[in-house]
Amino acid sequence: MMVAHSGVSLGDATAFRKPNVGFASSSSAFDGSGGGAAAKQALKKGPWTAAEDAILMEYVRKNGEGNWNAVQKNTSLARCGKSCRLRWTNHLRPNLKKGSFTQEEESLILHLHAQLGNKWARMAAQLPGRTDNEIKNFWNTRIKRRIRQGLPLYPNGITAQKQTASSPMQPQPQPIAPAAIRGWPPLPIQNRTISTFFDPAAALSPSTNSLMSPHSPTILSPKAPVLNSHYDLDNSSFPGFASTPQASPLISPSSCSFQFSPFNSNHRDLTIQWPGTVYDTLLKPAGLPSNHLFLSPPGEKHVFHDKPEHETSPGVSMPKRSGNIELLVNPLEPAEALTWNENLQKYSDLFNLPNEFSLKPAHAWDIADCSYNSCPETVPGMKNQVKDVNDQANNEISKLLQSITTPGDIPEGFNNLVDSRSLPPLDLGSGVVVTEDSLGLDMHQIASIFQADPGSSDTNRQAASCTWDNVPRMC
DNA sequence: AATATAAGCAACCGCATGGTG
DNA sequence: TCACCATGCGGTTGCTTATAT
Repeated sequence: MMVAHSGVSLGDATAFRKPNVGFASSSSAFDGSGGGAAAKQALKKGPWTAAEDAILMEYVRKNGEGNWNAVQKNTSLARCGKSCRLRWTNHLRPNLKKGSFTQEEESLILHLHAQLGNKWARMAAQLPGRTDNEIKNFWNTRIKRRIRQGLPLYPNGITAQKQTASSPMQPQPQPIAPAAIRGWPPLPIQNRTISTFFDPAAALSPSTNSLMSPHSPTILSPKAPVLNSHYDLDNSSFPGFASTPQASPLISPSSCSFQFSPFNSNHRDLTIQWPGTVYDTLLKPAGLPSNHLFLSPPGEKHVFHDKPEHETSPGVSMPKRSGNIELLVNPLEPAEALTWNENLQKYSDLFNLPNEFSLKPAHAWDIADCSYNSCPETVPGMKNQVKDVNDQANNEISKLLQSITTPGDIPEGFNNLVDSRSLPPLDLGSGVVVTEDSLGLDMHQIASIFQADPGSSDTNRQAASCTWDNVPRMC
């Protein structure tokens, strides 16, 4: 039994809670009030005080995130950069969601873990406002409890899809059965973005089989459901975003987020995430220097981050951005050893884009200061802004599809874009089998478009199911 | 009331990765 | 090519709090 009592108010963040709070490399004392150069030599460890938090927040407010080692150099904070980054990421970021996990979040974690294993950061990416540490702690305590209770790690209905040898906590597949978590849409992650809140039940219902873009009938059947997820911003179950997919006559993004910096009104981001579908593929030039690809609408001022000169195409200015439409492309492939100019030429030609469209790489976004989710009240009218941009995105994607060559004319070399790696079967987790009929995809057509191996396609057809073993051949 | 145990959480550490000169 | 640095990730530790005995 080891309980240490510091004798100070435990609920007060300003109090030192650990009796062994010390320094990384010094025997000198730290008075907690900052200090001169001598104090900077000794890095403090242990719980953070409110004063330290304030210093760090002030630093980030002035200098932004990153360059964490500079915090100790430029402030009175006696913390290593690593510690600063951790503190900011896990506790001080403005868009953090505090409190217990909701039932939906817990279900999501279960599904994500079944698919990803102990990939806490990747899981956190699917849970807005949650940190990898939080998820990890949740999982570890849950594991302990279930082990002690002699229960399987996953509830019935969730099957582990990915096993890695590195983790001792990797679960064994459990029998599939109806599950309590059934109500929550499982995520077909599969290493690609498909839809963050993709509801298979809704997607498979006839009511969602609305018309797709009239410009893409040869690419996708009108029944393809994934692309119909449209979020009703007016009926959102959590601030700013809706969780209710609605049928949309246009192709809609699966999620839309608006980020801004509470510290800098000129610093804002808009990210629209599209379903991981053929569209992503058409827009995904493997080998771009970034996983992101911009679709710049005609006449819109291009405002980007500064790029290294070698990644900037001739004649394309890269001033500071002020907001743009970003298509989040599947982060599947690392950049190939091609220059940006080469890629630009390659893919502009490939997609036969009209002049008013230009493809540009997005530099890694450097801010995630605050999401609309967590502070909608701070920016009046933002909800409408998001909706406007959402609508605008619909229009733009339609235009883009118009501009892209028809599938039959996909030029040679497009196959280079096809990700042929094998992905595990699409497991919707609730007993829903995604057949090609229910998806409304004409696999033969798609296979012919992308010259997928007909043999493997037939193999899956015999199983009467559409799995991501063959879908990746098209996307 | 005192003690033991479990649960939850924050923070640290080592390592891997990517960028840069 | 290499070294250095910054950053990010996953595992682990150890503290506080809650609950049971």
